[in-house]
Amino acid sequence: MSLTIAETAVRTGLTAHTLRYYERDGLMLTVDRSTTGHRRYTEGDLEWIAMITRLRRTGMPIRDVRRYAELVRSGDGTEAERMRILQRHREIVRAELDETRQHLDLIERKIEWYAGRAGDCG
Amino acid sequence: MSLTIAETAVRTGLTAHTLRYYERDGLMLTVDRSTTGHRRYTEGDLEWIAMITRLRRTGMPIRDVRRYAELVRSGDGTEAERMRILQRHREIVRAELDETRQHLDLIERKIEWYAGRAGDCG
DNA sequence: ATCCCGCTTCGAGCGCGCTCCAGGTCAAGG
DNA sequence: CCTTGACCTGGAGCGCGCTCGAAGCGGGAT
Repeated sequence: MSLTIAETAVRTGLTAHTLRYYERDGLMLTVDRSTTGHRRYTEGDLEWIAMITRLRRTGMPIRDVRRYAELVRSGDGTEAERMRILQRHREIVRAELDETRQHLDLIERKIEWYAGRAGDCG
Repeated sequence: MSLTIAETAVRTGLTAHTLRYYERDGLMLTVDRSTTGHRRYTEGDLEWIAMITRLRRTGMPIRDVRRYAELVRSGDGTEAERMRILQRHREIVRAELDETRQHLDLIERKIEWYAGRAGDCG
């Protein structure tokens, strides 16, 4: 069972353009082709796309996702470095979350300040 | 007491280039000038820069920060819309935090998976 | 007096991550 | 046979947010 690029776009929330771009840029593992050269995405491809989408949505740059993909394509013996990439990324994301939470606190305080002024006599 | 653009860059963590760019793009309130045309930043300017930096670091686009700045410059009568902008932004940031946390959970699960494999006999 | 330094403006350039267009192939349906 | 439509490739274009370069000015130190 395999999917066309259009079906995969719907399933993943990416566009067909982006799927081709990711492949060109080395972010994908091997994508099968039909006899006529059309891309055929497997269930495994969908899982991989979900993974790199998680990395992207948490702010990992394309070049780092590419590096991770290269290691996965290289197969056995690269697990340690793959894990290090994810661990480093995890620390960055955690720090970002903390920072964002702090900024959000102050923004919320500003909203409360406006809410307080709205009740003023003026 | 006022600061030069270089001193303000150090205090805010932005570059002088970025401070000029923000002013050009309408993100600043009124910035004073010396008799020779050099920018002079006040304590109030620093607070404002801290505020817009919070908005930027939590992902608010430049154009929305500009809109917010325009309202602040317009003064009285714009508080309700300013608050609405911040409230809308707050919801976006909260949603983003949630999403990021979920992605992070799955990335951490992947790290654990690698950690488990590292202990394998292979 | 001359040098340097930090500031000024204007406008161009850049890195990122897509996004889209032109021109072509192939398969199915009328 | 001809059209339609989904796909293909290569390459150009774009929006965002800076970032930088060129050319010029004014003030303080040597």
